[in-house]
Amino acid sequence: MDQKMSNRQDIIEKAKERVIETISLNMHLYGVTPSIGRLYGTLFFRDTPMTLDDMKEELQMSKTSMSTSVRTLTDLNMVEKVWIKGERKDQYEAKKDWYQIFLDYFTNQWRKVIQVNLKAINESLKELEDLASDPSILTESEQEDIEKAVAKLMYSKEYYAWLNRLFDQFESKEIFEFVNKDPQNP
Amino acid sequence: MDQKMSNRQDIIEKAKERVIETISLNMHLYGVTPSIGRLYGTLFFRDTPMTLDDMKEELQMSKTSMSTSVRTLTDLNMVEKVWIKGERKDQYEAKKDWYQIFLDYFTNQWRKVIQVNLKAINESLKELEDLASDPSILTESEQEDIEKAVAKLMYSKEYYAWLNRLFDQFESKEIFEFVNKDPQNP
DNA sequence: AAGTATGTACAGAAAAAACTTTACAAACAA
DNA sequence: TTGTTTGTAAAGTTTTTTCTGTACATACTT
Repeated sequence: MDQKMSNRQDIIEKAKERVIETISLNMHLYGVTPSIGRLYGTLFFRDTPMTLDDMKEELQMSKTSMSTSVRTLTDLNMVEKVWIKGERKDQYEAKKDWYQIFLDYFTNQWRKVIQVNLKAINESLKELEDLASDPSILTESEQEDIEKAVAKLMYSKEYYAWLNRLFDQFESKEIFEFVNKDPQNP
Repeated sequence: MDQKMSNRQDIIEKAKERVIETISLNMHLYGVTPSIGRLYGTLFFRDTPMTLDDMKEELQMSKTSMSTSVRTLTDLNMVEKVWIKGERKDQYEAKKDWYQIFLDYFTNQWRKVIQVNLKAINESLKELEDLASDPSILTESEQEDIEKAVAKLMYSKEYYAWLNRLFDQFESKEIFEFVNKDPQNP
């Protein structure tokens, strides 16, 4: 292999690697480790799908790790299995619509949490309101305590309702009317 | 202390604790541990500020942990130190504007990452474009490889520019015109 | 000034997470 | 059927994170 060709390939490789590495380090925003981030970055720059053995080779990690990492990325809708005629091994490639990944991830994460939190809030609200329904049995400080707690819970409910509306906009893509993908074409 | 009063206090306490616990478990969305989440939840339901010793007592943890947890929450703009006349110990209370906390957190987190990623992308783009500026020295497959990488980097740039615009809307509060806090008063 | 209270840095222990090796089940090949 | 290949579960190891106890600097009190 001639020297200059090797240099050029190296430059191209380095340019990709730099970006892969920053992706790797910043994927904690999606709740994954740098290793998993690096795998996504590697797949992102590939033009053809990879098998678990390709990944193992490329990232110098165990096949088991590749298997679990790919599953994580698949669950996050960042990677998908593709079927290739005549290929026995499973093949994976990166999903490349970053807007979609961003919106999906936040919507999914938050919807789950909002639901769980609202459930707890509503249970507690009910208990407190039941207790407050007969004020005569309560001391003054108890009444005050309940009122304050109820006020906080109501506030939380409003907040979660707002979040739900925000994620509705994310899910329906209407967010792109508010913040356009192409700033020149609003 | 009479039995019924104890029951009523218990019910109130339980109602708060349930919500504190769900907050604790879901604060991973803000990148903090359940312990730190529990501290925030505890502070949220307090009507008066707490000292490190109060927290240590309440959560049965070391004072050192309380100190570092409070610092973390302060950095996240979720807690603030308040000055109380004649009090020697530092006092802390929860910030209670959850909309603000949400917007601040995501804006800060993402701005940092966007900046770092864009820097890497631009460096790599420059290297690749320099290399591509003299196509005569490149093999066909190298040219193609560079083109594909450049296209991906350009795409990323557009995406990060969009994110920046989205967070501009967050920062300027214009997001509340798009998704109103009070759905009845749009 | 000496003594005490307060908050945090630092080192170490405990707990949790990430990763690897081994083992095995399911699918395919001969 | 028997032998391979492929993917993943389970157990074990390594690394990282979280939490605690000690030590100490700073600031307050008398």
